[in-house]
Order: sequence, then C-alpha cells, then structure tokens
Amino acid sequence: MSPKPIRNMEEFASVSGISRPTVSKYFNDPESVRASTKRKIEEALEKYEYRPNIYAINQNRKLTKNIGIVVPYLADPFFAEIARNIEQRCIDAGYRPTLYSSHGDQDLEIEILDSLRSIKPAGVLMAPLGRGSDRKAVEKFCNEIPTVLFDSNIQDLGLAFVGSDNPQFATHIVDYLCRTGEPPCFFEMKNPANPNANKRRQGYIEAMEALGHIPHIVQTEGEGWAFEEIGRAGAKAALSGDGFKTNTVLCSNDRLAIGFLSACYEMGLRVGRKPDCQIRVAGQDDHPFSRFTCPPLTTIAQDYDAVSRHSVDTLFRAVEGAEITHESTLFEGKLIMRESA
Amino acid sequence: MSPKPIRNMEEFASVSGISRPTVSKYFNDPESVRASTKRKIEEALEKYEYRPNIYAINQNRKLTKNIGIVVPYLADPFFAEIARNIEQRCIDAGYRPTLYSSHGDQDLEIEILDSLRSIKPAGVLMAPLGRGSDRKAVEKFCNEIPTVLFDSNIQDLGLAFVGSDNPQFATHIVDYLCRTGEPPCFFEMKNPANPNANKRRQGYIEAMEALGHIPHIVQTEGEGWAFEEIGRAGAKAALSGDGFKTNTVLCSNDRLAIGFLSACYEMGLRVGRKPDCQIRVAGQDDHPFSRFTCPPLTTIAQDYDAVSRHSVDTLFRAVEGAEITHESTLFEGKLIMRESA
DNA sequence: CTTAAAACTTTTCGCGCGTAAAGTTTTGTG
DNA sequence: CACAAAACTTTACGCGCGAAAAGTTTTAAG
Repeated sequence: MSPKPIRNMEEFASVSGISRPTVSKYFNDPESVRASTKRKIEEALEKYEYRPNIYAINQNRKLTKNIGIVVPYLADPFFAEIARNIEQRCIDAGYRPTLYSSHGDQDLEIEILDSLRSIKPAGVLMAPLGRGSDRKAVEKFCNEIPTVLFDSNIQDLGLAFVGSDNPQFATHIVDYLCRTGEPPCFFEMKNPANPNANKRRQGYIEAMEALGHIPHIVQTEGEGWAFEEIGRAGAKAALSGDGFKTNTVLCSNDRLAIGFLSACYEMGLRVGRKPDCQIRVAGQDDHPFSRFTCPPLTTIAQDYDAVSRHSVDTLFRAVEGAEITHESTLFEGKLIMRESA
Repeated sequence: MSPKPIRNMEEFASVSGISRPTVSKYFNDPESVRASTKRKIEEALEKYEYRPNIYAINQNRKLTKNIGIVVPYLADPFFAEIARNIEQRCIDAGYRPTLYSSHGDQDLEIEILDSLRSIKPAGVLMAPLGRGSDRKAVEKFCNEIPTVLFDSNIQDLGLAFVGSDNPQFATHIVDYLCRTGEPPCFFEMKNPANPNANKRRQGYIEAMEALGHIPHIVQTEGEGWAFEEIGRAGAKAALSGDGFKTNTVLCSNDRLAIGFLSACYEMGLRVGRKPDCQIRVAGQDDHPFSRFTCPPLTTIAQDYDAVSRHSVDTLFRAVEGAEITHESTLFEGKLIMRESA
C-alpha cells in the first residue's frame, strides 16, 4: 500500500507520468491508448489505489454505463435467477447493472421508473408487472430511455419484447398429458397479474380442441403474488366440490402447482402417474423448486437462458445505435417429465 | 405538461420564483424552508418536471444518501424477502438503497465491495457469504464505510452484528421434538458455508446433552448454495444406509429439509407426526416455501422482521453520528408447528 | 411599533471529470 | 532518413450542484 492516497485523476496522472486527458481516455477504453501508456497507467494503478469518481464521470458523459434491471417480484426465485443471469451479462459487457424489484406493487414500479430516470441509464431491461402496470407511465418511460421488455409483454411498448412462446407451452404439455392419460383440466387464477396466463389459457383451449377434447377451466379467486397460497386454497375448494372433470390438472404456472400439491397432500390425494395415484398435476415454468416437490413436478421449462441472452443482446444493439422496431421474440419451452404427471 | 423542459436547478429556481440556494436547501430537506417557500417550489414542481441531477448532488456532498444492501444469495427467497424488507425501510428513511447479491461467489462479493466504494454510500447492510468471505477484504471495507453485518457474523467486523440466536433455535426445537417423540438426529452439510450452521450444531449438541440424550450428527458432502439438492442426495445416502439412530431428523436449515423431504418421498417414507408415519423431519428458518412442502415443514422461524428493523436502525444511528462499538444483537426464533414433526 | 432572529437573495468558489483545441512527440512505413 | 499519422501534452472550459459569505427581507415576539 502506498502512503499517500490519490484524491483525483490529476494526482493519479502525475504519479503515473501520464497527462490527465490521456488517463481519462484510458479509463473510458483501456485499448484506446498506446500499449506503453497502458502499461504505465496499470503499474501506477497497482501501486496507488485509485478509481475515477463515478459521479463526476456521469455528470459529464452524455450517456452513462448504467443499465437498469426491473423485475416484478424478486422473492420469486424464477425472477431472482433470470435477474442474476442478466446482471452477469451486463457486467461482462462492461456495464453497471442495478437491480430493482417492484414487489408486485404498481406504485413501487412507477417509483422505480422515476428512480431509474435519475441515474440516466444507457438502457433498461424490464419485466413489467403486467396487468398491474401503469401503461401510461411505462410508455412514457420507454419513450425516454431505451427499454427492452421481457417475460411479460405490454403491447407495443419498448424497443422489443423477449419472452416465452406460451401457446406452444400449452400445446406441448397438453399433447403429452393426453397421450399418457386423461385430458387435463386447466387450473388458474381468475384475475391473473401476468398476461402470459391468458395466453396459456388460450393455448390450452386450442390444444384441447385440436385433439377433440372439451376444455375444462377451473379458476380461483385471489389477488397478489402469493401464488402458492392462492393455489392451495383454490385447489382445496375445487377438490372438495367436483371442480375437476378428469383426473389430470394442468396449472397455469409452477407456483400455483406447488400450492396445488400442498392441497392434495392435505386431502390425502396421491399425486402422480403411477397406477395407484388418484390425480396427475402439471405446472408450467420449471421453477427452481419444482424439482423438490413431492412428487417432483412435471412441467414445461422456460428457456430463461435464451430469454436473458436475447434481451441483453437486443438492448445492447440498440444502445450501440441499431434501429430496432419493436421486434418480439418468443422462445419455446421444453417438457420436463417428472413424477407428478 | 409544460412546453419548456427545465435543464438545471438555476432554471427551475427562476420559474419557481425562488433563489437557487434556497431551492437547493429545499431538496436537501423540504422542511428546512418557510411554508410559503415550500408551497411555491412544490407548485412549480407540479408544473415543470424537474429532478436535481443525482450525479452533481453526490459529487459535492460529503456523504451521499446511498445505502448498499448485500446478500449472499438472492435466489434464496429468504434473502429476497429480508432484502425487500430492508430496502423499504431505507426508502422510508429517505435513503436510496441499492441491492447486490454475491450469488454465493467470493470473487463477486469482493467486486461488490469495490462497486460499493465507488458509489460512496452513507452506509452498508451486509449479509456476508460467511465462511466464503474474504475476511481481509471485508475488514478493509468495514474500516472505510459504516457497515452493519446481518444474518451471518464475521467476528469483530463491522459496526454491529444483527442475527438470530441460533443456539436458542436448536434448544427450542430439540426440546419440542424430544417432548413429542424420539430425540432428533442432526442433519447438516459437512462444510457449511454459513457460520450459523456451526452454532446450530453446537446448540443441538448442548440441548441433547442437557436432556440426557446422546447427540447423533449426520453430515453430507456438498459445496455451494444448492442446498435442496445437497440435502436430497445426502438424505438418500444416509437413509439407504443406517444413517439415523432415531426416527426424527432435525435439519440444519429449511432448504436442506426440503431436499430431505424430497428424498423421503423418493424412498417411499411417510413423513410426519401421525402414528402411521415412519420419520419426523424438522427444519430451521421458516423459509417461505416451508408452508407448502408435503408434509408442511415444522420449523423454527427467524424473526427477520426484527433482524431487518434492528439492522437498519443500528446503521442509521451510526450514520447520524452515534458511537457504536461493535454490538451484537440476536433475536429468538419461534416454533412453527406443522405436519412434518 | 420595535427589534432581533430567521429566512431569504446575491455572489462566488470549487468538486472531479469529459471534452475540445492547439501544439509537440512518438510511431510506423517506404 | 523523411514524413505523415497516431498518440501524446498543455491549456482551457463547462457540467450541475453544494456550500459559504455578505447583505436584504420577512417573521414572530414583546
């Protein structure tokens, strides 16, 4: 460690034997200076610890290197995982990501957009609340700052949308379930927060009709993001009555399915695809915990690696000047066969 | 909307009819100006949209209003929840929290500390990786920036530590398990990342001995933060051999227990406290998903509301000038009786 | 109405850096 | 070795605000 702490770039430039503007150039792009200059600076960097003041930098740059990442509900490990994935890609590309969660709350989502504006980000990757989003607020934001929406679309907003091909999800898993047993009923929330839910329902209906079956949909009340509890309560009510026409249930998402399994356990119903089981349950998403439910949950996996990669790529192309005219990219899901169905 | 956008505080001051220094004073503390002045500024604020440039602000203030929040693994909903809780408290206190996750990686934790330094935060709330932390790096950081550690302690570092009374956890749940059935064996990872695990083991041993039982500890291999899978694999191995001396297992934490339950299901073992069950399983933490396992997991709840509240309070007291000499505060857990034990 | 305290205005400086212009040195090419 | 291009240095300005000093107006209390 050196005895004298470096206070600013001026001082650092002098101890490294390079002029300040060149040092500044180095910090903006280390490759833009001569190799010998780079070496000198990096030697000084090892001896005297110095980092440019981020506030002074961003005050003068037209565009910061900040990237905002917004997810609707971070306590859902699915979003935590995708956020992590996106975060890492931003860092690798030399940007500074900052993570925000709306926690399922519209007011908070709006506040986050305000907060984002004040850090003047180069771009934003946003998974909106969906139905719970304030369209006008999001629209205004998208017009000011390059924004890629992912996971949940808001029609015509943002540079692009990247998500999953939900109708394909339903088709795929309905096919599987019909092939291996009774056709599935569909279990969902009555007023789903996420617009993907509607596409999944629609996909279910079409897939069932294509196979010559009559769709059966069971909807449960419940607001908010506590999907497991909503699923548990809804399943219990439906199972107590004669909610389901067949012995197979396709849940709109895995978290609902986790609640469903919990209800089945409470009611002493054996779940699975073995002969001695009374009901089959499937989910959609391949939630990180689905592997560990009892029985392990058969589901259809979102390709969240592809979603995050393509979201980030699209944003960076736009940030670097490409013209992007609201493209929409959907990735297919993969059937994950486990014990529950 | 107004036609002319406001470029800086100078312009905003002129349209609101107040001098710039007074406007600046207002933004630092709206209550520090005359009511009539406040009213004028707020009227202008509604008419012309303007927010002070955050970079210019922080360049000149000795202390920013930024607060860093660091958790070891955000994909664990437990940390997501506590992070959310802390985040909200910071916002309510007028600070700007930024959330970081180490994702179980030491290098990343160090990078985060570097990143934090560059935003010159007023203070930091950090749940370290624990055994995986680089003590020197954390120590250096704590000496530069007011830091409160929570969840997982690193001896003698930071202004204060706030966490759970792990020995009490073990005592409490061991008492319960012994009272209601066979004394528990203890199931844990051989090299736990989190130092709390050691305290829990120790607490288990002491509680067992106090009740006149011989402690039995089963350790499973496994590195990293994929606790469920480690628990599942370890449980399967132990259950296949004659790992457990009694029919009751206390897991070091809920995520391990979730994996344990999964292994029991695979092996056809009925878990619970009913007469027809073969094994009882309990966890520790009251993880958000424990309510939905099959059977629902008996566990001991961390008082994370108290932990987050006290962490934030302690930090703010320090930031506002209080002398804090490495206090350590531990909160008790509450037994959550469910079906599994 | 008086008067001191409180709140304001005006003026000025400086933070640490990006950026641009003009002049100087280094580099690579034939 | 000549010479242009590339990279550097020096100098200077400005970003938007915090902060401090000095003078002026408003407020509240007697």
